[in-house]
Amino acid sequence: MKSKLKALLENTIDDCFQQGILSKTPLPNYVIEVPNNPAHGDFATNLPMTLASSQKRSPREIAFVIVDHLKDDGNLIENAEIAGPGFINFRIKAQEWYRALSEIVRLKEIYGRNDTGNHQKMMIEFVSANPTGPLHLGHGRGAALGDTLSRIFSFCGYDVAREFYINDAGQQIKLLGESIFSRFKQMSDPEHPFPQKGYHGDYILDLAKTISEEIDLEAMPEEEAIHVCTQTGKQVMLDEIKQDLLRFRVPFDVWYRESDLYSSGQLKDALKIVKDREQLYEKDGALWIATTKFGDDKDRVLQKQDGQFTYFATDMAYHLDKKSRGFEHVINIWGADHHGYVPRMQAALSAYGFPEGWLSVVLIQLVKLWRAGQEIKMSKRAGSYVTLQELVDEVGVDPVRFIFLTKSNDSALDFDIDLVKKQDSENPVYYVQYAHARICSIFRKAASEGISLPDAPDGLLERLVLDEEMALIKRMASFPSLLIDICSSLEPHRLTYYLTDLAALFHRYFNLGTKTPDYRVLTHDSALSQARLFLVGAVRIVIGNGLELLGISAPEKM
RNA sequence: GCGCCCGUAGCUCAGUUGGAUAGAGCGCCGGGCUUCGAACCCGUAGGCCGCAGGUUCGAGUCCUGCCGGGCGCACCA
Repeated sequence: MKSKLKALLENTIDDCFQQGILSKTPLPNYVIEVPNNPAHGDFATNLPMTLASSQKRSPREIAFVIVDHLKDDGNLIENAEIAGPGFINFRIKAQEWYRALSEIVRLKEIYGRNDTGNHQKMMIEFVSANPTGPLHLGHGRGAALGDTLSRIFSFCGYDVAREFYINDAGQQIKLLGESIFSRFKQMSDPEHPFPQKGYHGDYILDLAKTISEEIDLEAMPEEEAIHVCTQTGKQVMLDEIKQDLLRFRVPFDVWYRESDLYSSGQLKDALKIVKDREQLYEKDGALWIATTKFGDDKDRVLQKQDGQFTYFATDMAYHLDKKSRGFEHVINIWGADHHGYVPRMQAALSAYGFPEGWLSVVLIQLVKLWRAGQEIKMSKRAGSYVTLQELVDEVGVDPVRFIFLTKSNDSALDFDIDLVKKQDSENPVYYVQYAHARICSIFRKAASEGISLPDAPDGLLERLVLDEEMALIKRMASFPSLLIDICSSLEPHRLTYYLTDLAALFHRYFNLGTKTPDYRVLTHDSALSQARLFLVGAVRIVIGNGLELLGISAPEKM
């Protein structure tokens, strides 16, 4: 609906340009929005105000011109009013709303899908946790966000690849092997030293036991034994991470190994390219890249004095590889503790001549876990943390995902596990799911009474005249444009609020019928019942589609 | 010291990219089920949108400076 109105408006402006009624200028940034106050119509635009300065005329004057020349061939608009300092408020014809409603039912599970992305190839890289321990809550937040963004982008016509970058080449992974090996040694010698910054979690001991049961670590040289611990530990952890993510309904298309960048020679190629662009230099026996030329606050080391490459070097090579695989836009979802890393990476990509905006980084703020009024500090090394899997077992996938997706990624999230458990039936996710289940129940009732959906709703939908019914239709009609907005703002939490709103409108509507039988969906008037069934059927579709995009189930019964 | 994020109702958080009268959930108080699901609905109370300036037709939203909280400032990953 909004896009129809937008096209109509821009046609009108074009026409005014052609006829010389308005002087021809580039179209400014303006908005078409659903006003907070219903008295201001179905849609409002500030277009006249944004045109005022370039036209050198008053906003209201421009508004009059636009309204006088509206090219409403499709008969979309009931009326257009000029209001306030220069808004135009539009009221849409009821017939258009009914048409929008039948579209929803016609399209069903693809309602809201669109081709905004035009098959643009994009990648979302997320989670990318070191395989040195189980996933914790922070990873879960990133997983939920990345997964839902992927779903929404796909739905909006982008060709999305989901990728997990495995940091399996550095110090951390070596430390994992040493930690496991040390735990193994401690089984016979409790005095055996434990690595200074080793991983203390119980899972390390479990790994030591499992590995030593299958392989005789004692029989091999220490170095080799540690290598075995490293390789096996890494693989086991990675398998566990994959399992946890699948249980959290988060699939990936590609698991990309940092170590492959070394073995494939891509790291060296990447360095050569940046060298050819004359952005490399040597200093103090190390190899540097001049990121300061591109906005970083200091230059960065790629190869250390000891000849080892830095993590930054492989990460650069990795992004070069993303580009060479043909991705036109890449989104990385990172923990906010990496924010200082963003300018560095952007600068490095500029040094390669990547176009600005090729990489978007979404930073997620910290998740803090509270239990019994105490903050539980999470540290893999200290071993005192609650895993994602434990939380999901305790609370359930649906509520956990919903809570993660309800907060803007810019705000730190306090996850009070007692509160979430205590309120489990009050979690907003159940409110939305309940609306879905309730509608399913109405359909069961209708079926038992022999009332079914009409094949063609023509002539029936005019029976929908209540404010509550029109409010539902209007809200549902904004679903597609909401999804498009989410793609540009990268803020999927807006979808959870939208669904809560829509569910509220439905529950209110439903409750009309508890007082007045004439307002029930199923009444003695069979045509009216069919029309209302059609309406709530559409609500079920939109809620179902929305929940699907959030990776949350839409139950028929609860 | 420098950089990023946050500060909105008692609590947890939204706020349609600068719009018209700032919202929701929880909590408090009071109402609503003999036929479509009460995991619901309706109503009351509760706000110097951290503070002070600025930008303009218009600021919770943008800019500057403070205050408070979180997170970063590696030849770690």
